[in-house]
Amino acid sequence: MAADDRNPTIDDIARRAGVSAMTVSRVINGGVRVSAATRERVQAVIDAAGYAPDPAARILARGGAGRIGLLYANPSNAYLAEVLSGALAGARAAGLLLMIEPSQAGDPAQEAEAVRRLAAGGAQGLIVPPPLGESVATLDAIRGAGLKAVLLAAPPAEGMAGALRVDDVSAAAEMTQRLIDLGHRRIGLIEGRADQSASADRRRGAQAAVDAASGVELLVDHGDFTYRSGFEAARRLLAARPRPTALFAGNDDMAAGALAAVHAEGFQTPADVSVAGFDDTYLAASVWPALTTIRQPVAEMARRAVLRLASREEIETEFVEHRLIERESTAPPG
Amino acid sequence: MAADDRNPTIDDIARRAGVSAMTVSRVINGGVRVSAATRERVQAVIDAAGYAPDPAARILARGGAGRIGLLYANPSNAYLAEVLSGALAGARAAGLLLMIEPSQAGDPAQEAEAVRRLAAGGAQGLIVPPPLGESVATLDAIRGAGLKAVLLAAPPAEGMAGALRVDDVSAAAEMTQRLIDLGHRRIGLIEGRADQSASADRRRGAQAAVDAASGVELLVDHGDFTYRSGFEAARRLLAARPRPTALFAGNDDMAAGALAAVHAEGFQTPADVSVAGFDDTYLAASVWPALTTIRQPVAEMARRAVLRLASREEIETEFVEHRLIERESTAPPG
DNA sequence: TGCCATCGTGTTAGCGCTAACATTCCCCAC
DNA sequence: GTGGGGAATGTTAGCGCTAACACGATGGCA
Repeated sequence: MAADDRNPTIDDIARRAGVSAMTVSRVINGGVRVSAATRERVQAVIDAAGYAPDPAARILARGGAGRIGLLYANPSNAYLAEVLSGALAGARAAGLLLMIEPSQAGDPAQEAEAVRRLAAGGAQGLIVPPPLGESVATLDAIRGAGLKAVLLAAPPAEGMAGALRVDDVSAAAEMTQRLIDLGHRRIGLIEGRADQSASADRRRGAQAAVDAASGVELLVDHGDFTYRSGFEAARRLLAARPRPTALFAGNDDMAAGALAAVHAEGFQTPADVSVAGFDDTYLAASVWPALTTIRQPVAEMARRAVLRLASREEIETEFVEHRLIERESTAPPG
Repeated sequence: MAADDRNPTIDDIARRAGVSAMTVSRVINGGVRVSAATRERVQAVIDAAGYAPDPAARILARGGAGRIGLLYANPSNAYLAEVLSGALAGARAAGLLLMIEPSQAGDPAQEAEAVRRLAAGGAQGLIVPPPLGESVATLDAIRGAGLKAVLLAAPPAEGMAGALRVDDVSAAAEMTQRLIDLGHRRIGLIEGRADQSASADRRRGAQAAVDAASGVELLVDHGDFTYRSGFEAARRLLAARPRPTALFAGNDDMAAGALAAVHAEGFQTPADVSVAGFDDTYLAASVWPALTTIRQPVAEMARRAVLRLASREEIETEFVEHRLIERESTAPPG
């Protein structure tokens, strides 16, 4: 049951397959210039031995190439776990070493330092999750270090290797449309921070859906993506007369806060007021009633970002598919 | 501003300092058997060049030793970011390579697979954050693979290299005592899942504090560490007559749920009902009113776990210091 | 005074892998 | 046939670092 004394090396595989180590290496790395027969034989031995090449040795042999850095800020970010597993999966698939570095969104010096450390560690490419992708300090540091970076859930930026994001406008439109379809005619929107472009995009999407329907009104209030700001914005929106029957928040934290406000005002969700969020973070599913929200395939985005960096192809923004997750917090108006 | 074409290597440093690479290596690794004069000279060059040894090369040279694995489960776990940054800090300090592997708490086969992958990757030691440290599947897999592991926030287990945790009993007692000091005489406790030993420990601590005071009563209800279970348990507790004036939940998720329940019942926090949590996760600070809670130095625990693994010393349980964080959710009874 | 322990330092080899070049072999055009 | 060209495979060297040993210089003790 226990692992062998030592994990097999490429030489072990080569010996068992009756080829040279180089041929094994070629099979591992895509099998160019290897006959089909040899490739299959070697692959069979690899599978049988459960062999996996040592990333450290590969990196070294490639002259240090093959390291990609993952910045992470805002430990609050429920994205982290997903970004991490996606990035790890991508790194494993591409045979890259993932270097993880804590950053500190909001502190320019720290942000630059995090990028610098990654550069010093030999990273060639960076994955930049929100909110760092919209931070001037981080972007400047990346350009200064001459690194390639793929931004997650951010608009494209000068000098970056690309951005991967959902189409916030249509996702917000879709959610709003769903509320309209349920029969809601007065919808309160809790917008997020102005310094993140997703906020305005989501508002635009919601507005578009409302404009396309007739007899539907959108009430807009503002938050800053925190629970508390959602709580307060929801309170203000619920004071409007006639009262909105649905609240759509720019993220799940604010939606959770809105949920609390609805309860605090003596209403029930979803019987009296429906609440919808955005992001499908952990919070969305753990709160009660669980939130109807928009799911971004964060892990998949991170995985693709790594692969993109590995293949060195540059892209403009690429949109990835979102999905509307319907849970218990939305229903037709009472 | 940009990094040099290539990061400096140990040979560059050796040349500039006029010594051999080996001497530089010795300076980096603790400076045994190096004269003070040489050490200082080399160190100066290292600092000037901003040199950092390449972890991949070190690992390779050490014959593969120096890898430690970090398991993580339950992406919901707000610990993750903290565990991660602590573990990274420790790994950097000790010159180790941190291998991160997603696990899947609750699925024995997946849990075992995660451990196996780490073993296959050459990990010698493992960091096991909650709730994996109390999972039979994970612990068995670790023993089966012959790995050393340090458990975080878990009781010590047979065959493990040690456990690092706060003293749940006294932390819970301290929080309870604080509520008593504020003047509360009926306190509702929302206990966590029975399969995690911390639940019982926290209850024992709370009970001890109540028993030591006179005229104080503890009402106990149960949850499973989720927001919703906290919400429901709080509802039940608030229905008791006379009504408890303070609720103490076994973790922050349940405390956040309790907060919502208090609002839903038409009470104010902390004016009518105080609420306290445990763990000081992101949620605790973002909810409103912000939760009084117990902070575990999670990052520090992870850092120490890595160092412990590096030094190969085995320990029994070691308790780390907790801290009571007083925020807005507690006050004297109205 | 000589011998060995000890200290500070250098030398050699090799970790597991891959780039770059070398070799072998086969097939086809002439 | 025979030489040239390519495809499949092997050989060599080296990535950056450290274990293990080698070596000269001290110094303490008989």
